[in-house]
Amino acid sequence: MGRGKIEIKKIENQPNRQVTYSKRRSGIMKKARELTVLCDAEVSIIMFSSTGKFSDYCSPSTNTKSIFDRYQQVSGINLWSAQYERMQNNLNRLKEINRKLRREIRQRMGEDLDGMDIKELRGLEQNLDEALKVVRNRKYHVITTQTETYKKKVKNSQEAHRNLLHQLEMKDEHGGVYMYVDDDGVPAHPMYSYKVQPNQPNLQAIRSYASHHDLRLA
Amino acid sequence: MGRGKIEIKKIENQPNRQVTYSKRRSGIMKKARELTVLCDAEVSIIMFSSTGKFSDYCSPSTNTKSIFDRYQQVSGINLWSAQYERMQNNLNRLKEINRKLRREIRQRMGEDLDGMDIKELRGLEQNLDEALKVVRNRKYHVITTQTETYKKKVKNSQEAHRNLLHQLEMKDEHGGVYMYVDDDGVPAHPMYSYKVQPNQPNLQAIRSYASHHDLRLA
DNA sequence: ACCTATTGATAAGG
DNA sequence: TCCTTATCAATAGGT
Repeated sequence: MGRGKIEIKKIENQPNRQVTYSKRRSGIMKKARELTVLCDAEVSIIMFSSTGKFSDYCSPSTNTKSIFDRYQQVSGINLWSAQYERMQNNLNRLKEINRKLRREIRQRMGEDLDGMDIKELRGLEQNLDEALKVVRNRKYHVITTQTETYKKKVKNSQEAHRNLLHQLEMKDEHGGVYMYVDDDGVPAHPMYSYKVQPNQPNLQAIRSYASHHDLRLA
Repeated sequence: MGRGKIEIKKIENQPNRQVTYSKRRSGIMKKARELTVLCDAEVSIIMFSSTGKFSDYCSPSTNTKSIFDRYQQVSGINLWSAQYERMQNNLNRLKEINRKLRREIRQRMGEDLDGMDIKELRGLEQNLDEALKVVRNRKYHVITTQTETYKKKVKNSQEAHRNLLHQLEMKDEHGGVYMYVDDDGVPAHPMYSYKVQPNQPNLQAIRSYASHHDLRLA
């Protein structure tokens, strides 16, 4: 159709090809629109010109993804399913490992022992026994260390107190020496500054430990 | 075009619609083919009729997947990336849980205790202590049960042996009583049949327990 | 982008 | 689904 028919082969004249692409593209899009309406069909068209220009059409009743999904199902061809399947496998693998880890934790807590034979029970017993020793040692070590630290702090505190008293005596003797003092009444000079760690138990850590354990129930 | 123009609205007459779909579909496909050749373009068309019939066209120089991949890049629109992202998140979530589970197991084995404070250590110690008691009890229970079972089997064996001897005596006394005997020489009569459990340790189970523990290193 | 002669597509009917 | 054909639509080439 046009002023003379043309052979169906690549148009070598580039601007001409561009024009023809433009015209025919809109022609196809129009046809697609009409087909969609007339026949209640779902159509998806994607095209790239030789210069890389991109155009697409999709029936208003759906979207490109839906049509593509349907295409995959119907054609049976996997398109991106290679990647998808790999991820799915990975996921299942992780879930299985997770399950085993939870089971091991449960066994280490004395639950879920029904499936274990003597050999396994003996192994677990020894393992727990050794772990218990290590944990006990660690606990004593931490307690000792913390106690030492606390003792030192008390000592520092007492020393600071003595120094303070000494300063006051000096002041009384020489009749008035002014000193910078913080809001809390502690002298601001670095020599007398120290920090006392909160003595209250670390509630955040306890909560963290509890939720830690609850993982086996998740 | 045709014997009278038609309004662009859904054709209600179903067979008519089907015919029109068929004709126009082949029209579009032809146009797509021509466009591909004339303008050196890449075209992908996917369509479904109102009855669900599926057709597609793709430029011979490529394939549908390539065109859709390009479509994704150019349009920037996700397409299947929503699903992909969901899976990725799931994967990361599982990995994180896995990491925590492994850490808990390590702590229950007496490793990785540096980050734990006194309260946590005390909790872990008590938990291990209780678990150890349960496992010990379980072990003794299993040992006892197994020993009992073994005793019974030995008893059964002796009884069967006695019965066998008795039969032989009877045979000697009456001068020849024929009896069905299995390949292994045990009488086939159910009354004398019994099974002895393998006494060897369950190597498979031990290996399983070991690999079980190795999960924390995976 | 518009024009229009000409070819192409297709509605209706068999 | 295919054929026919009258009719309308698309478009090639020129402006």
